[in-house]
Amino acid sequence: MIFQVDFKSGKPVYLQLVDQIRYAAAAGALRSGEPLPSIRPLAEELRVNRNTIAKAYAELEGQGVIETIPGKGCFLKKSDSPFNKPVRQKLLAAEIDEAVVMAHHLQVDREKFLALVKERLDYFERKSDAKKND
Amino acid sequence: MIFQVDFKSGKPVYLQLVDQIRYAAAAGALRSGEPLPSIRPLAEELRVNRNTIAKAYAELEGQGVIETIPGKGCFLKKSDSPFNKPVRQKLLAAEIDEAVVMAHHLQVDREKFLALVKERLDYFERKSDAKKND
DNA sequence: TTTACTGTCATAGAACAGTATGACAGTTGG
DNA sequence: CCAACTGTCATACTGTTCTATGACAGTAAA
Repeated sequence: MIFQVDFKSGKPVYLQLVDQIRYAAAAGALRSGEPLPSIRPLAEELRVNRNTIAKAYAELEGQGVIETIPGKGCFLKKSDSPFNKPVRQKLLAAEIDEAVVMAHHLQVDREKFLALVKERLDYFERKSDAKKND
Repeated sequence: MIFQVDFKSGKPVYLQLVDQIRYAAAAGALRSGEPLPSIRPLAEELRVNRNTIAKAYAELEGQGVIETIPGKGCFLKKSDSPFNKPVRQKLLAAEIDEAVVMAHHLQVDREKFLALVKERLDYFERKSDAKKND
């Protein structure tokens, strides 16, 4: 797993990492139980402060994506949804609304939008499957 | 059009307004060419500084949602996409990916996800249609 | 136990975001 | 022209966010 940070993007480094790890987990590049790079070496590699990595990991733990075992390290959680069904749906609906509103402003019609959604779903599924069979 | 701000939500007031106006435009509650409330009266009504409203409007202008005519006021733009087709698709794909990744972490499967997307699309279409026929 | 690794916490400083005030410029109608 | 309205800009204050440093605590193996 290779991470990249862009210092001039304006986006906080720790959030860039959070996103990358969430994406990697969703795309299957990181799998359940797999260990994440430990904080200090990764910080050195990315030329970033230890605590910046630590903050990213802490955020991911808060989101229920990873799990940290004191003295051992951080690992990808198996089942990573700490929320119940109605809360899940509400969170997800809000996220989807963002995309729907944007589609409207960009003048992308319903059919084009649905096609794009399916394309993105396929993209993640392909990536995930490819990883399984290696 | 009535706006509401929540001071204890943690979310910046000007961004709350940006979202509300974008949503209102997408849902048809605000229509092309329609004037937005002028800055000072709206600021007074919401008990907010003038510049907070001004910032929200400036942000919306940057996004191509509204248009401001010096000395006259701010108006909803007719066709509000200043981007070309490939850029549009890329922006939208990124937004959709956010939702797809979240769906994965919340363990919402493909079919459920697609159903939810359709439901949200319908929701906005209904709102928009209702407004047209009044 | 010692050493070398894991993550954690308290603290501090720099940069940024959010908001507020006052002075300014364009438009419209009396 | 003048008054009352529109949005704009420069500036400053405040609180928060982001990053960095150093000391600390748990785990594992020699």
